Amino acid sequence: MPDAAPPGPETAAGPAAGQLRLDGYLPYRLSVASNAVSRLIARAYEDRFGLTIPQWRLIAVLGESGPLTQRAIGTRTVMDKVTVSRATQGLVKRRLVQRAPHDADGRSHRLVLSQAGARLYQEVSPVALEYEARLLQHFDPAAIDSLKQFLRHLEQAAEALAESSGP
Amino acid sequence: MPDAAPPGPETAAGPAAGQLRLDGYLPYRLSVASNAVSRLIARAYEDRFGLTIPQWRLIAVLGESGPLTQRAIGTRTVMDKVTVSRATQGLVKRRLVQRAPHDADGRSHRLVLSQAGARLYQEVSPVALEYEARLLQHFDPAAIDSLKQFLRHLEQAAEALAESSGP
DNA sequence: CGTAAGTAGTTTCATTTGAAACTACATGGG
DNA sequence: CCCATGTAGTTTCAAATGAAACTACTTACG
Repeated sequence: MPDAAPPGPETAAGPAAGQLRLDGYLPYRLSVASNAVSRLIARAYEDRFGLTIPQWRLIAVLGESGPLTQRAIGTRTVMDKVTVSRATQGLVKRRLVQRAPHDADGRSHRLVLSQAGARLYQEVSPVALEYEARLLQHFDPAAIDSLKQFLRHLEQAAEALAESSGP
Repeated sequence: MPDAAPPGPETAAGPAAGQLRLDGYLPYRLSVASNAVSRLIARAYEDRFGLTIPQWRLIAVLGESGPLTQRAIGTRTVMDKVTVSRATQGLVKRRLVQRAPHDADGRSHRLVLSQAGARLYQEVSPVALEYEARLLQHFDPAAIDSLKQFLRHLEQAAEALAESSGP
C-alpha cells in the first residue's frame, strides 16, 4: 500500500481540467461494467456448454426467430459478418446448426438449429436467465427497465454520432 | 402443433423457452451499447490525439491524481498490468509521461505526466467531456446519475459472482 | 544475514478481432 | 444476352488482448 501518491488532485496538471473525473465518466463506467459482465458470462457459457459469446448469440437468435441467413443474424445481433461466419462454422461442425440452401439466392443459406441445437437452446436459456436474475437481484424492476431503455438509446446516440462525424 | 407455421417465433425450438429474448437480455444490451460507445470514443481519440483508450485512461488518471505506480494505475482504471505496461511504453516513447524511480521500491517507478503530457491532458479533457455530453444530450440528469450508479453496482455484482463460482 | 516466498513490471505466446481483399452469385442497364 | 456493379459469405492479415512465464527486486522468517 505505500504506492499511493499524497492525495492532492493537482500534482502535475493543475486543478482538474473542466471537471473530468474518470471514475464518473460514462464511457469508462460502461466499458468497465460491460467487461465485467462479459467476462462472467463468457466463462459460464464456455465452461458449461463450450460456447463462445457469438455462438451463443447465434443460437439464441435462431431459437427465438427460426431460420435466418447469416446476414440477418449479423443485423439482429449487431455482430460483424466475419464473427457470424466463424461462429457458424463452429456450430455447424458441432452439428448444432444446419445450413439449408436458400432457394431464392445461391450465395446465401438459411441457418437452422438442428435437433441437438434446439435442445441446447432449451438448456442454455434458463441458465442465461438465471445469470441475469442474479446480476440484477438487488435492483428494482422499474430501474432495470429504464436501464435497458437507456442502453438502447445510448447505442443509437453513439451510432448517430459516429455517422455524423465519420465514414 | 399443426405443421403450417410460417412466420411464428417458434420454428425450431418451440415457444420461447422461459421468456428469454436476446433483445432485452441485459448482458447483450450492455455489450452492444458499450461496443458502440467504445468504437466512437476510440476513433475520436485515435484520430485527434493518437491515443489508444488505455493510453487515454492512463493520462486521465495521472492528470487527476498525480504520480502513480503502474500497479496503482491498473487498480484504479481496472486495466490489466500488461495493458498498463504497454500503454506506458507508448506514452514514454512520445515523451508524454516520465518515469521517476520509486525510492521505496526498486521494482517500481512513479509515472508522471511531462509538461507535454499535462498539456495534452488539458486538451483532451474537454473533448472527452463534450463527447459524453453529446451522448447524453437527450437524457435527464437524474437518470444519468442513476445509470452510472447502476453500472457501478452491476460491475460489483459481476465480480462477486465471478469470485463465488470461480477461482 | 540468507534463503524462501511474494510482488512490480516485461516478454512471450496463443487467441480474438475486424478491415480489406477475395470468391461466388445476383441484378439492372445497355 | 452480356457486362458493370452490387451483395453474401470466406479468407487473410495485422492489431489488440490477456494468461503464463520470466526478471528483478523485496520481505518475512529461521
